[in-house]
Amino acid sequence: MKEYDHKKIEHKWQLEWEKKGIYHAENPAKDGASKSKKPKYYSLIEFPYPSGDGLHVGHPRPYIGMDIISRKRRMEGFNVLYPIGWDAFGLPTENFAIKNNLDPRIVTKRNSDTFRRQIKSLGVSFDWSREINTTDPKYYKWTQWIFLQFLKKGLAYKAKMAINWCPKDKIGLANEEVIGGACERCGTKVEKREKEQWMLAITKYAERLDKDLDTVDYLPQIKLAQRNWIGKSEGVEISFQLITDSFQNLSSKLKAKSQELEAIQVFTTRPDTIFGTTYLVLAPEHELVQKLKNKIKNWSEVEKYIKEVKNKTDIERTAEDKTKTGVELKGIKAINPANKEKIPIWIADYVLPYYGTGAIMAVPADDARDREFAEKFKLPIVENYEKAGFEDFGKKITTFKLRDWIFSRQRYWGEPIPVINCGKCGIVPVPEKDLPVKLPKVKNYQPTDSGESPLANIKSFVDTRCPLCKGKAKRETDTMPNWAGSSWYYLRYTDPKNSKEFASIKNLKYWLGSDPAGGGVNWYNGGSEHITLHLLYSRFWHKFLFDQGLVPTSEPYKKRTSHGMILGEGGVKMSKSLGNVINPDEIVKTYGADTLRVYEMFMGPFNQSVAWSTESIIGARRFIEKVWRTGNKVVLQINSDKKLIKTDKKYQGTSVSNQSSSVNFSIEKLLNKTIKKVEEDIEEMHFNTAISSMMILATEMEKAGKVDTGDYKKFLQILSPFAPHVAEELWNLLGEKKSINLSSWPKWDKSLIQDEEIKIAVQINGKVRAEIMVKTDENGEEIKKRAVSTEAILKHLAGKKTKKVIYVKNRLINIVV
RNA sequence: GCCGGAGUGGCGGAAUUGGUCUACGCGCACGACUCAAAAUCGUGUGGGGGCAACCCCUUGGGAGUUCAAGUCUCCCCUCCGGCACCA
Repeated sequence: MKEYDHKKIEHKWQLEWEKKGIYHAENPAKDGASKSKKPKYYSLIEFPYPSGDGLHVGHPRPYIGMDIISRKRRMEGFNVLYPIGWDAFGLPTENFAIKNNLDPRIVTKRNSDTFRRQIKSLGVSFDWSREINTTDPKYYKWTQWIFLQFLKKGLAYKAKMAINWCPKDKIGLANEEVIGGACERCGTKVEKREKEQWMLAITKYAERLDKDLDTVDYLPQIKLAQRNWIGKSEGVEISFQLITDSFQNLSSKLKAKSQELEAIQVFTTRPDTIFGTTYLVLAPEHELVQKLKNKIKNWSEVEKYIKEVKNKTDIERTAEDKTKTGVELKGIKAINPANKEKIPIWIADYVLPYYGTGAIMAVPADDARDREFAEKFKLPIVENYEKAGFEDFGKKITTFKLRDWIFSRQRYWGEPIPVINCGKCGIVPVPEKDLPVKLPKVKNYQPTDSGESPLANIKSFVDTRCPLCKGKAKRETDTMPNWAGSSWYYLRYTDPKNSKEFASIKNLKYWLGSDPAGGGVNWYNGGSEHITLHLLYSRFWHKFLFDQGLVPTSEPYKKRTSHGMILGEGGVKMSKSLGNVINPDEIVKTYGADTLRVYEMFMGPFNQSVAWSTESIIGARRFIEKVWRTGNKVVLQINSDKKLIKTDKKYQGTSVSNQSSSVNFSIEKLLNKTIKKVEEDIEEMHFNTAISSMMILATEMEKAGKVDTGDYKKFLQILSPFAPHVAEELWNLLGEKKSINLSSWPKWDKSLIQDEEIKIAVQINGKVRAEIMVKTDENGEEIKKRAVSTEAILKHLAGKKTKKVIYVKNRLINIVV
């Protein structure tokens, strides 16, 4: 028997598959696939960020999972699109480039080359002919183009926003680069700084992003996460009239309009509690605070507080266990519209500026935070008050927690925002014919000390002509966030080489479907850490493109699932700093890709995080070797059967198979059950239990001595999505000429999966006391009678009165005494 | 803090969704094969008690519903993910 040598098998088949292009999705335009009978199937994974550390064993988990589904779909007769690319813009590459004074293009190329080699060594059935890279100007041309469509429709705009600023390094920092309020590089305390930023008006789509979740097949917790993130709430906006303190004691007739100040709009989901409102709280950033500067008597105190708050994060501000802080705005009061009482106005950081109207009515009797605040600052608390009607004092509105998307980065390694600032004409989009606005090569990738992108230092880039008036103008130097390229990449895969459009509508209609309400990528799997931001951003872009008639469906993804992370040994996160990162190269070398694939799918439930264990890999390897041994036996059998036929024609196909027919019958039954189980488990992503059932089958087949060739082949077929190399090799050794990938998924026989006899438990008061065999179609009353007269049961029943007997079909009998 | 997920043997996990807890795998122990080892195969393996038949206990902790709870309800503890400029 040949030794199982993964090194010989795996590389050979990977080359063969690539040569034959069997994983290439048929292109509807060129290959006429839209006319062919094959239905399409689009399965998608989140394309990786090619980091400098290379692949670690966590990366392939989703690729293998979706690979299993894609391979099964091909065997089921679908034209499958299973693509991959690189989401390559971003901070780590840029920081690496700064540190080592390297061009990020070179870093990106190097990293993605490594990733590609590593992923290919795992035998994942990606269609590499459609590989994309977000940093490729041919790709980001269209990212920029889409941005211009947002701009055209008024959904991209500029606004002053706070950024993290390190006063020592004089650069803007990402949230991630701020560790405990200090700069990650130098440890200096980080400040907030106001800067003009490009924004995308995702809030305009909030309603639809929420509502259309009803139309898609996402896991329930994913839908919930999206809903919570959007944070739809229905409430009432109530107007509180402001007055200055000095008029407090004047008679009502003197309250002329001139004495009244502006009104504060307050959003509340509990307008019925308005009679319990004893003060108002504004976010310190509320615009009215600055407007009322002259009327506020304790301005210096107020100003000091605003400054303090500026550098706190939202989490710090809203944590409920945190001591409440705040300052009263002295000199002004508000009038409670319900009872006309004058109530004080405070600013406090537990009110956030962008949620609701940035102002709340405080009801200390009913709200824990308000109560804590009132108790601390000795504000009145009205315990029993009259409840108002829902809309008695304001108008009903719907608000969302969702905020508009800050789209600018003052960084080099991102897509340049394609606009030109002209002194005369204002903001002018770069004409489409001039796209892409390419990133120029620079000497220094360090952000400028003015808080602008490194691009601002490049005169040849910045200085340009206005496309409208042809006068001198300056290019925008901000770049886009990493999320931009990943918001539409799945569209590009349908038509990756198109130079005229981001993708042709024909290809989009083929791969996403032409039904606006029910189409999209068939199945998208990704990390649970992406179920709010990335998923929401790409839904937003997709809906916008749908409104422009540029994509055929209103949702990008029909179905979305999540996988869990692979943690290091002992359940801690794998990280470079902990030194517990496992490189798949080592595993592939020692055990083979098939073993790694089986192990990763077997180690735990796909949707949960699970700890790596190098010690346990051997189990997957042993399973594959067992399959290999049985396979080789089947090959030998075929050869000896052939000889037998040759030497003596009288014995054609008789004695050998008759001897073991009863064994083969039970194997056949088990096989059929296993096909059903594997088929169903794959659809639920229960890869671990699918493998466990195949392990049982493999063990039984080996024990059986002789296995029917047809049965064994079916087993190879259901194994092939998990361990494609060894399955293909054995398939080939068994004389099959066509790839196992192109064979049809085996059918299981209903009549072969039912047992006539089954063991059920007999319980007394819920405790198992005996087991009896019953026929599956046996009458319930008969079984009960038999159970009660079983010896072991009689012993327990002695001297007790039976109250009732419960029979659960094919499960158990419970005798209540 | 808020939102989501999870907690079952020495370890990873399984359990037809309320119906025989611990399938499958790792590890460990013993046995077969071998001069020996490895590999492989076989047997055993939640805890406690008993010579044994067998009996108690056990799914993070506590209460409850039910003939029956890992699964449902309430309270509490621990770990993981997200919290808007990491990807």
